[in-house]
Amino acid sequence: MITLKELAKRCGVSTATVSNAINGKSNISEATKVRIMQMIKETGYKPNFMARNLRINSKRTIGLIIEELTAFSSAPLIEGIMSFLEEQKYETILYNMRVYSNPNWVSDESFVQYCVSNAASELIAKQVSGIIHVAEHSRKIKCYNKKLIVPVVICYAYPDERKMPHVSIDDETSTSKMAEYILSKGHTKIAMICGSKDNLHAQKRYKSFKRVLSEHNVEFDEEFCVFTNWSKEDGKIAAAKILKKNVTAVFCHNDFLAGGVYDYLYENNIQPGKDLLVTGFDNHLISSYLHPGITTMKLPLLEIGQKSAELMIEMLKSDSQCSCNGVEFPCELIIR
Amino acid sequence: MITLKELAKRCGVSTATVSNAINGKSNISEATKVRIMQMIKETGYKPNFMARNLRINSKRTIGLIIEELTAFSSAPLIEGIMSFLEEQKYETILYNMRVYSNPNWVSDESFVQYCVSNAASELIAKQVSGIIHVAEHSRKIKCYNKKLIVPVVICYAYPDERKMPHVSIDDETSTSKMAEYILSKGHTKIAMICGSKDNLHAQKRYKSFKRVLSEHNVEFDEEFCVFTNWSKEDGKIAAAKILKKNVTAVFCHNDFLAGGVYDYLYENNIQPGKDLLVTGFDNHLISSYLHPGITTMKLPLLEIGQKSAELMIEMLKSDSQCSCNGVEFPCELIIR
DNA sequence: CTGAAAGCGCTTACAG
DNA sequence: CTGAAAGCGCTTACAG
Repeated sequence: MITLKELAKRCGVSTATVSNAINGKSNISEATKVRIMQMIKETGYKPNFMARNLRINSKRTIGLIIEELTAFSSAPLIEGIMSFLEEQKYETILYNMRVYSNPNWVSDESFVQYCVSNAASELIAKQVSGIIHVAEHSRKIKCYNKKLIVPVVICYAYPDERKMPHVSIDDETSTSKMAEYILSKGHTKIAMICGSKDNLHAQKRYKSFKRVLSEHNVEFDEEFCVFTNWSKEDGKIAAAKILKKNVTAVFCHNDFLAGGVYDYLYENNIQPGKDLLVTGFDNHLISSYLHPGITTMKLPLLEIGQKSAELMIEMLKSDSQCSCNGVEFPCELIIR
Repeated sequence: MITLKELAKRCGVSTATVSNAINGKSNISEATKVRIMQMIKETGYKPNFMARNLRINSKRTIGLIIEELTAFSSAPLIEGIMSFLEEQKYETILYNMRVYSNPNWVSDESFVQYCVSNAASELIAKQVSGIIHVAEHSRKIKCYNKKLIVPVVICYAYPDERKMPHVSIDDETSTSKMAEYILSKGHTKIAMICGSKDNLHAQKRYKSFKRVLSEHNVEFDEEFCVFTNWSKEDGKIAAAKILKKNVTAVFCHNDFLAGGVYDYLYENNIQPGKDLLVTGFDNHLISSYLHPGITTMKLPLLEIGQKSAELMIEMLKSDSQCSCNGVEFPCELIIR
């Protein structure tokens, strides 16, 4: 690759002049400008981005720490972040932690700490002026306790201390909507298949659901409720446990669990939707392939990503001050 | 952020000495080394990656042009590429084209050309030593006709001219496997719902399927076959058209189409799997939520990504020479 | 074992 | 309108 210096030599001018021409500075004669542009075309010269950034001390790059790129939520979140940042003329650098390739990353908090700190170091070495941490699933992120020299926004999860900007979903409002929907269909014996007990979403959804039921004077039997994990298989096993009692509806904490319930129902010749109302959460693509259609909550992933980027820019413009500590978006009820 | 120079001053040594200490050069007294490391910890100094790369003229960065990050194939492909490159101590820069946000990008070939050329320019300005183009769906990529100054590998698609390294799937072998499977179940009236007519996969699958049938002396009636598009809705419409004729099996060119067929069957009280064998392609997650289970072909996306990265490294090591022009991986039959 | 000096590819006052 | 010179934050022969 040809350099500015070489280009200048070929044009018979100084590097300063070439630089001015390229950057559209005003005081340049048309003739030399044309000559330079001509030569750029001929040689295919491209300014060295690194050198330029080094010189002008650019502050227009944001680092993204992605816990797991292949998580279904990651791509839309990143899409939201990048589209917003692109509009604001910011660059983006991705750091892929790939936590799934370490089997026990969930349990090993110190391992996660280590990875995050590595990731942050590398991004800071690359001169990012801020970091957005894109979580694989919602939980408290404890890795940013020691102050970094750049602002951090947590996307799709919660911080350890309350003072950190983060963007996530509003489980309370969303769960309420879902509960109201189920009640509106006249159900009074309602089961719930919850995510894992240590998960924040699961906890909030559990609480909110119970609250709404009691507000409507509908009894909630703890025997109709089970905490499990998030997979289809978990849903099926849970269904076998719970659905023996004569419930008429079941609220699953995500669509995979609901898919497992469908499995169980099919095997036992119970018709979902008719004999038992099943609802899910996430509006994952798989939910639109279940028969019969399942009602679920749509995660506003794109919006969460965009908002995270927005908070980041806000902090950058105001010396790491953020107007809010956290934003939570309600989900949209998708009735099927 | 503190600089090397400032760090040196605080330690009372020259920048050269600090640099040597950081980079583990041998000829340094233990005492000064310790003092420097101590100071690095205290100040939280991080070497400026850009400056370092500029100085040593690093060649260890690969650029990824992603047509559409939210395409279901993209994340696993990227995962495969990045994990391989990471092992080889290469950095990765992502350029997200986000083609879905331009509604008519498919039809507008010149627009795609423009975007790709922009993307490549930007990556080259960032000093990548090679570019891997991650396609959103398989087709001939015509954007790399004019020689770039870095080698290019096309991932999950085909080049315009035969001379470009690319990695994709082996539609012929895969389709043959599927056809053999369907025939082994004793079917002789077999329908096929194909992807869009201008798509390479659709064309190859169509041809291969017909060939295998004729090799087994099973008649293939063109009336049982339709080219459509790739969505669930398309599958449902196609099913309505084709399945009036008394076929006993249908091969769909992807799982979404198969999902559409299921829709049609349910609505018409025909039992998939029992009254009609439906098979898909892709092993998309949605396929494992269809009832009853559907047989499909698993795309080796991770492997495709890894192989793309491998070819890239090979080219880099041998002055853009590649041992092969193209690699095609067979898919795995998933029987359900 | 340590430091002065040059240079990676750029930009930017400043002088002419 | 143009160019010489300094400098962004590093590394690397080379001299001592």
